[in-house]
Amino acid sequence: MTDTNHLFVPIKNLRTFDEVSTKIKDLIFTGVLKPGDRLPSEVKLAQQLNVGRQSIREALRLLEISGFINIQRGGGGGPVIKDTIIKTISDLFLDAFRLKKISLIELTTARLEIEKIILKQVFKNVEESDIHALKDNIKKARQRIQGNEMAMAENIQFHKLLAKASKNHVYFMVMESIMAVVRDFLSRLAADINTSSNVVGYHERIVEAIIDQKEDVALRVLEEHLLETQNRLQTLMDQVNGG
Amino acid sequence: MTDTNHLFVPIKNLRTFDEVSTKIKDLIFTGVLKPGDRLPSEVKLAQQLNVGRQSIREALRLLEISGFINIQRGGGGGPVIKDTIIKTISDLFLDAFRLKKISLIELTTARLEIEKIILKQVFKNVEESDIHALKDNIKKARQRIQGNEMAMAENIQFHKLLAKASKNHVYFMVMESIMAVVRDFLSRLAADINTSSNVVGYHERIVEAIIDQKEDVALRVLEEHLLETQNRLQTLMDQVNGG
DNA sequence: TCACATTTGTCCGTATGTATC
DNA sequence: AGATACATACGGACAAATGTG
Repeated sequence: MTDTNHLFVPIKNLRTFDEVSTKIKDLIFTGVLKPGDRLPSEVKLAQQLNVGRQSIREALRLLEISGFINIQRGGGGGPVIKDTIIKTISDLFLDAFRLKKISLIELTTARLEIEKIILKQVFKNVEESDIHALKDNIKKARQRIQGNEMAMAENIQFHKLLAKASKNHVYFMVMESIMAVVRDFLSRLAADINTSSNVVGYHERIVEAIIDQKEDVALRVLEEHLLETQNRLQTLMDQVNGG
Repeated sequence: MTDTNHLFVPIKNLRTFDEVSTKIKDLIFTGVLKPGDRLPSEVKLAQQLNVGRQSIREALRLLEISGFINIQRGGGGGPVIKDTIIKTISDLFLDAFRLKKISLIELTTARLEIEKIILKQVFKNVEESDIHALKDNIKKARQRIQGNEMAMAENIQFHKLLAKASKNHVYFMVMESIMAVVRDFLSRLAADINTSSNVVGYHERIVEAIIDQKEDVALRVLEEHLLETQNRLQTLMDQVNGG
């Protein structure tokens, strides 16, 4: 007798909300639904797909967490297609760091090597608008410091702008993820503004080297800057763990 | 009159399931809950936290999607802490690629540069067990090909093993994400086994170079290998888009 | 300013599917 | 095979938030 068991695998093992979320995801992947488009309300979706409202809610929750939609409460609200998937990835990366799947030394050494690659790419692909954005970033950072405020946000943004200027989204995503961890570190430990001033100086020298097309100078300054940052973060971490 | 509006931001804007999931996440971050630990059932959680089952369900859904827990149905089942966050990140990375936030050329050029860094790190940190794992991988791939099967899984695994041998989890996560896209490509397009045989040859030469401590040779072979892979993927993609 | 409609958020009761013992 | 324990799913109801007229 021939074994025909394998022909009769279960047809439906998927949960209802999985089917619903997959259906909506496919509509997004195929371009039928685009960022800004509105989905029907939960009640209408439930009626149209002939499932309970609870299944719709869990499907929407999945899409919300995965960065495919935003949900607004109240009249005129509802689920809206909005692509925040890169932010979702960087959030998860931060979670991975918190779970100690990644150590600080791993993060900073990888960052140094990856950012050197990015900088090399920047020298190949940089445009006038990128230079302008970098200069503007430095200007804003200086203004904050002169007003005795912290320039943490601007200083983190500088490295994202560099990654953007490389014109490669992969580098941008990786840097976005790494800087999410750095931001978390600095904001929890309330770094003082004195060091920030120093940081802006490094940034300025890097931009000048890009303008002057001096790749070796830019790489050297970047390495110096990141090694100092690494030391500073390590000190902060030791203080936390030691106290 | 002084503006004191900013002093009175809403205290509670969080949704109940957000509070619940954050609470459980914190227990995981602080190490109170570890992989393998079981959470109470939905009903018990609802009773203990004094909220409805729906809120518990959506909180558990959030944790499941984010890679913090697995949920087993049936008696003796329930939510179990299980760290699958790296897989979650690589899944999202694949989604980002599908959303065309990343082009194939961006992916493959970034992969080449990052994998060169990884290979350099491997030369610094490689251990006997890594060599053994790489050799074993090649052996299994050859066996599959001799049996006229595809060695796709093994060939993808090879690059993950390389990243692992770099002893840096950041590189491992990035490579895991990139290879998720490559795997998706190849499995959808059913690459033939002839090319796979060629791939194993490249892998073998890389491992030999690692053993012989010839970094420049390893880097050259890797570059050749990845450029060929890039061309092959590009051809496959053009066929899909053109047909 | 205020009432109203819309939509998400939450809870409860109940029934069903599923896995374990 | 039957009992048990659990997630899954449905429907109804009300609360809370939010934009509109």
